[in-house]
Amino acid sequence: MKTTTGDQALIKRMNTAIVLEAILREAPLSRANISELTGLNKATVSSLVQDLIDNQLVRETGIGASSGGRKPVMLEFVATAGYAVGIDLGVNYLRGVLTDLLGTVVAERTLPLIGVQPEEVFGILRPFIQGLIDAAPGSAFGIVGIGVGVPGLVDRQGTVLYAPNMDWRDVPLRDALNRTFGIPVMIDNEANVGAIGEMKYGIGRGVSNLVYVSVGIGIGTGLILHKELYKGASGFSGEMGHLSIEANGKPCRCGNQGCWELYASEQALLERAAEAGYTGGLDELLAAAEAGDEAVRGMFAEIGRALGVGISNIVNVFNPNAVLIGNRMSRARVWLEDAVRETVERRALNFHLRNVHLLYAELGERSAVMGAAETAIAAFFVRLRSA
Amino acid sequence: MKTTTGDQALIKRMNTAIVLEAILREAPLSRANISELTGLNKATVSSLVQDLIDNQLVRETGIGASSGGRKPVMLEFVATAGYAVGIDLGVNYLRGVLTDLLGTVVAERTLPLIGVQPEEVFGILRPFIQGLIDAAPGSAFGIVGIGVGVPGLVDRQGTVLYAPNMDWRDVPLRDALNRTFGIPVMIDNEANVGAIGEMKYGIGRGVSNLVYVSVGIGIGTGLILHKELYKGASGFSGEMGHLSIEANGKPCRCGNQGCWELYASEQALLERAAEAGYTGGLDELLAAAEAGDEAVRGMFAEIGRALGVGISNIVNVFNPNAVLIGNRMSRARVWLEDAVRETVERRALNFHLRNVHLLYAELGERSAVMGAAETAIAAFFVRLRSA
DNA sequence: AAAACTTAGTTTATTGGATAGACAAACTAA
DNA sequence: TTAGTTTGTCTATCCAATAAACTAAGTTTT
Repeated sequence: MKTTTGDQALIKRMNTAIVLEAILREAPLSRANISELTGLNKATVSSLVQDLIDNQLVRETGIGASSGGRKPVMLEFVATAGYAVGIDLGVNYLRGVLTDLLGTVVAERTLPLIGVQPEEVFGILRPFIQGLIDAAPGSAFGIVGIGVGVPGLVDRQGTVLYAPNMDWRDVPLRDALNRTFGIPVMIDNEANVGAIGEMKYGIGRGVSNLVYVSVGIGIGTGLILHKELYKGASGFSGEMGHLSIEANGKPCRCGNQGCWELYASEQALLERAAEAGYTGGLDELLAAAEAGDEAVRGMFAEIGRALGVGISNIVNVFNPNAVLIGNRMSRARVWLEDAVRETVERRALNFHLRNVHLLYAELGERSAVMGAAETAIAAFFVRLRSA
Repeated sequence: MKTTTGDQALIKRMNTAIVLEAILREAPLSRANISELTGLNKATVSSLVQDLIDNQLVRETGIGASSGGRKPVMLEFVATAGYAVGIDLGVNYLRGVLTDLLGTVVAERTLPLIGVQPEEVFGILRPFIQGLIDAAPGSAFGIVGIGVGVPGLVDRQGTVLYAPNMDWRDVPLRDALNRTFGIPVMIDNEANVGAIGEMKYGIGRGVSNLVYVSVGIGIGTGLILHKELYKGASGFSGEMGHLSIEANGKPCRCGNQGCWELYASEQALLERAAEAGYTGGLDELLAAAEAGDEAVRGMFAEIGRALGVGISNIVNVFNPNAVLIGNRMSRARVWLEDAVRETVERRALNFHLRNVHLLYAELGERSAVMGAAETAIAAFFVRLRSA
């Protein structure tokens, strides 16, 4: 039996977590506020807050306004008690942030990435991370962790099993970084960390069930169910880019036919554009659409309809509160939006449409890097709780 | 803040639940066994067991075999401390069971259903349930609840929002039954309770992530994620019968095009058979296939391939441990199996295939009714825990 | 058969959080 | 000044879990 049995230490951990969460969400607030908010006894709150102060996680910020009696002592979370590194490892770029424990960005760097062999990438990634670490001010807990988002399948041990666009197989990224830096490292799929980023810091704040659709060269998806990232049996779910929307459609290199990403990704857009003689990238197409090029606008609408077909399936399957379109294609929002919405409204079940919102990433191309940092912060809090 | 704060009562509830679960799973066993199994102190176990005995949920069954010392007093759960009613409300049938708290069937009844208007159904359903209740022996807790599976969308209040094949809209089934019988009533979708039935009592025992595909007149699905039924934002998810597998396929009455159930349901099979001159039902087709009719076998294979297309999508999206084909079509297992497996193996992602099993309902047409009873039992245990 | 060992389960004293209620401190209002 | 309010701490008490001692009831060894 693996169940944790209950004892007094468990109670204290639970209540400490409750108090800390109250401070995180409502700061600045007083001990009396916490007691009222949580239902915990005033004495209990005082004792737990003192522990948190002793652990340098909380501090008194001064005297608050009286509401007819003794003035309260206000408390807040010490956001700078530690720092986290978030990395978005793209096929041809490297993006990194250093954040405090509330996710405030302290430093940010980007780099184009040329070689994609694991060794070459390691050679660039190590000093890149070290630079971010060096940018952190002194703090009680130091660098609490490194979170990395990668464009591929990642297992629970942090090994990149397969990253098709970089031609990586079985690269033990977590182990490698952990050995170098000696701090906890969390590796996850780019779409998963993107979903986390938007849920925590972006347009998806507070949403219980959301599907993040990362539309880039391919299509990846991150599933937040019951406010938690859903991972399947093997640790990687949500490969909805390879959800077939045409049973007898184009063959995909994955072995299936008619995969969604063949019709609705940036790649699909670029191929379609090339046929019409547009040889530039997404930027050129965006500029053309902006300049009034109806042919290009039509291409975006076409992609939007294809996106809508897949999103309708997602809505019917998950009945989520929100579907969030992110990554590079979110920049084309204005040219996609109508086509996506019309398609989904026509195709998805009415009952499911009632509660669903079609959203676009608020953090733009930073969804993933912010989510990566958040995974490191979240892991730190979990360690705190069990210590 | 809605969080439950920790106090000693919580601990006791948690540990009592742990002890009870140990007894449920490993009975017969001694207090010493429980202590070793759970890590709880012997004294704690003794005290909690005594409470359970006082509450008539556990009893001592006698002396066990010695392993070199004092003989242990064996304990077991009192399965007959209460009874639950499970109802499978079909479009043209009514199936009901009375089970004890371990899910052992004590009484079972079925009835063809002619009228489908809510009032007519109520008129038949009430005495049907009463008959099952009357079949229950006297017990400490009596009838602990009634669980009902219905072929339609059900909201959290137990109202049947929409049951297309019965033409029901906004029928407050839970309220109606609750008022009549004065005991807790749980209403859920037929596929959801089917999933629960197979997870608890069928082939899906102990599986963490499974997708139950109920293939009947239409296709419904029940999602078990992390050992729990997943419901979306509005309480109804998993309408995967309306997952589109042909973006430009046949129009569906749901408004979408190319819905899976248009190609892979019993309905699809019967329509296909009618074209070829077979006007009987599923039974006739099964008999024909059994007798060696190659044309009919071909039709089953065709349905099997269509099932495989949708299941491949499910596998890619959820990366489940198992996909379970249930309801009426599970009877055609032998004629479907190869086509389904080959299609899934060709179309689903390799990484996802590693851990997935393609299973067929073990309880056959009783998956739903057993799952319905289980929802009532589970709700009883939840009430126990919070009391 | 006696002695030595084992195992089961209870009793007892202790520990450690949470709590209610008393309290002191520090304020407002009149 | 006086009365009332709010904040936060202190104190005594409660209660579940626990370790350790203990009783009970067996088996194994000599």
